[in-house]
Amino acid sequence: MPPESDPLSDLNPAQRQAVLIPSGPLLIVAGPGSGKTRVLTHRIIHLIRQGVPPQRILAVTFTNKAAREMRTRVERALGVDAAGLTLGTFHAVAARFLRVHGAAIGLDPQFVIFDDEDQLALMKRAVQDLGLDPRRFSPRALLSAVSSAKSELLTAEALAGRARQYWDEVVARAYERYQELLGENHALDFDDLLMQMVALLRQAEAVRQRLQERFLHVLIDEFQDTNPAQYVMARLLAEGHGNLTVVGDPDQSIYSWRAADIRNLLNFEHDYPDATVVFLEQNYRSTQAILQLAQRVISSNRQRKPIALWTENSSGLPATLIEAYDEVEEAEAVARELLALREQGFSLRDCAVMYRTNAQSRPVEEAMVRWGIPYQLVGGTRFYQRREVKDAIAYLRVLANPWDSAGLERVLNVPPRGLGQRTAAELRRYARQQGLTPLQVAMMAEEQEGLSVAGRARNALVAFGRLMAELAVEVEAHSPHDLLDLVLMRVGYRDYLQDHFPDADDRWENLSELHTVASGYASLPPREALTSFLEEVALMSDVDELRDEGEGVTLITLHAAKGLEYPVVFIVGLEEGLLPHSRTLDDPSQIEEERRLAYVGITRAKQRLYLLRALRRSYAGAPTGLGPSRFLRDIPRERLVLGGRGRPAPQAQTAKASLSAPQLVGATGRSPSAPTLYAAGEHVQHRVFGEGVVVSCTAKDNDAEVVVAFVGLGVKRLLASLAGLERR
DNA sequence: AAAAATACGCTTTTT
DNA sequence: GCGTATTTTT
Repeated sequence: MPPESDPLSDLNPAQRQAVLIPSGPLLIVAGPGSGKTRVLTHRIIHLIRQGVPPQRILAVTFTNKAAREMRTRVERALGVDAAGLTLGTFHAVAARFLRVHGAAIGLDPQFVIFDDEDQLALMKRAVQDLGLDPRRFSPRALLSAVSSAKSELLTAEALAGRARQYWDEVVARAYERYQELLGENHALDFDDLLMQMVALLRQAEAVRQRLQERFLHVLIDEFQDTNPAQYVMARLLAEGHGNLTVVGDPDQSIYSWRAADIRNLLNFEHDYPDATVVFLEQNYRSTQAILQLAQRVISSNRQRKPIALWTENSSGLPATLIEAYDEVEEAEAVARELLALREQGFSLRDCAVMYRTNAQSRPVEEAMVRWGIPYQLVGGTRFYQRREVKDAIAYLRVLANPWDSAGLERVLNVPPRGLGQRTAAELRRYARQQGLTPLQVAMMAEEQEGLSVAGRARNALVAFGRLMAELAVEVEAHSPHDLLDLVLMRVGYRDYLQDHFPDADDRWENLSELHTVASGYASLPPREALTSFLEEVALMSDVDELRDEGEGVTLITLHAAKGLEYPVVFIVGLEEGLLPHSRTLDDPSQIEEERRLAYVGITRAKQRLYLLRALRRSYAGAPTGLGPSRFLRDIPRERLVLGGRGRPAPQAQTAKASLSAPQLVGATGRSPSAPTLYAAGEHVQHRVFGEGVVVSCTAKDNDAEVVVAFVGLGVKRLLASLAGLERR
């Protein structure tokens, strides 16, 4: 993309219009690859050049990564001027405002943000406190009910008022108790960040006025995926002047399960009758072949406003369809293609493999390892939810906010010091009774008469309290990374890892990575640095961890891939039951969302697109046969070429005939092997045994042991050199 | 209270 | 089939 030096010359008329509209509500409907980020960035640059001070502009993006990129672009165009720009995700922006102004609605400026593990722990406690049976009322389900209520700005009280069934009543009560517990912890959960922000704007008039006067322009990206709370927050902030710019694409709305409401976008003109509407329809990203294929897929959606996408890009190659036998062969096919693409001059970092569910990354990862292809996995077991990382953060959290009992209870017995559930509960009880923080009680355990912790546990608690007291002294004097070191050292965390985990070195390595992140805050005053660091860590999203300069192919869910683009895209698992996912099959509107998800994936591709499906896939242990995705049926034959190993993959029928079901279950237990010999699922012919399907192939000395399922004969183990197998 | 054994449930997507 | 949660054992 050309540099942003001249904001106008390299924009098309629609883009230019979107950049130049001076004020008022503005809706930009932007198809994939139509340069919406550019328009947003240029608009900000233009506003600043027109004399709007950066600190009077608020821009909201979907991920922190997008925010970072946008800031970089603005700064590159303007110099350091952009420092005052308020730019981040809804959650990050809300957190920042709440730290500064939240006291007006009774918030502690040192509040911590609870992640879902903390939330679950708290909800479990709420369930317990209410004397509910956790099997009948699963804390998880309650939590998700509470979360959607909060997304719609419903308080526990409001929820109780509209309860029609027993379940709703229980949810309302659990919500109320859960909220009390959050309060005791001086903690907010993700949804609270938005809801409390709205409460702040609604209730604290002075704050509302101040923020409304401060921000002359409010710009929101990915508007199709905002939930009611976010929408209200945006509206309130832009109230008065009404200089609200929103950018979105209804066809890319994929977060309805997270309470995102596409109507925020569709009804924008209704809510703002004087809104200007601009359509960005020229695509700069993809080849014609890819764009046309994408349109074929999305046009089957009934509930949509068609948009006339077009491109001047070259026609490009047709997409490749690969039908593999199972998920292992599917992954192998990806690996083979990646190597071929590298031969053709593509870099691995130009390539991404996308899938519906995180579980699908595994066979792909395994294939990458077998073939020696470097990769970057986005999401999955995320860095910040690894146990050792969470432990370390929990220590810091407690030091930052002594009210954080969830954090305290996480570290109370890590490393093991003989302080279990009973001690934790007593600590909590006594703290509440005395009006102290649980941490204070621990620190003063020695002189607390009424604390019924005796014997060994008492001594351990006193020792723990001393340790924490010593660390607490250091908070004001050290930047987060030094504090982290200090904590790990005093606590003896490394020894703990060595004694308890076979992979202690890897885990320690993760902590040094955390140290690196923490050292990014060294320039701020210690207290502020600690808070910001913990906030960043809490609000980090999956894609935020994606490194552009990283080596290797990217493995990513379709959801997380929104907003990204790659020269080469593989979409795996195009099967009924996976994409669209089985949980959506009974609801037409959910199927439409699945289709949009497929559309998002397809439109990430610039030059090459590979669509893959497997005939069989092991799903929760058992192998299942899945038909081709209905989305494939929308694509005319001539838009696809069949790929794989230069000939069609085995047909479903043959595969079925050659396998007696129980034996194949073992196929999932295959071990890594030389990729060259036989792939699982390959059809072979034996002189004596006849036709069969390879179950696995393992290296053995200088030979390979091939396990083959023969028609009517069952499974045989053969040595590759002696068996004389022929491929069919 | 810690370690070991067993049971269970899980697979949609995430700030 | 696997990883986590809960129960049982020491």
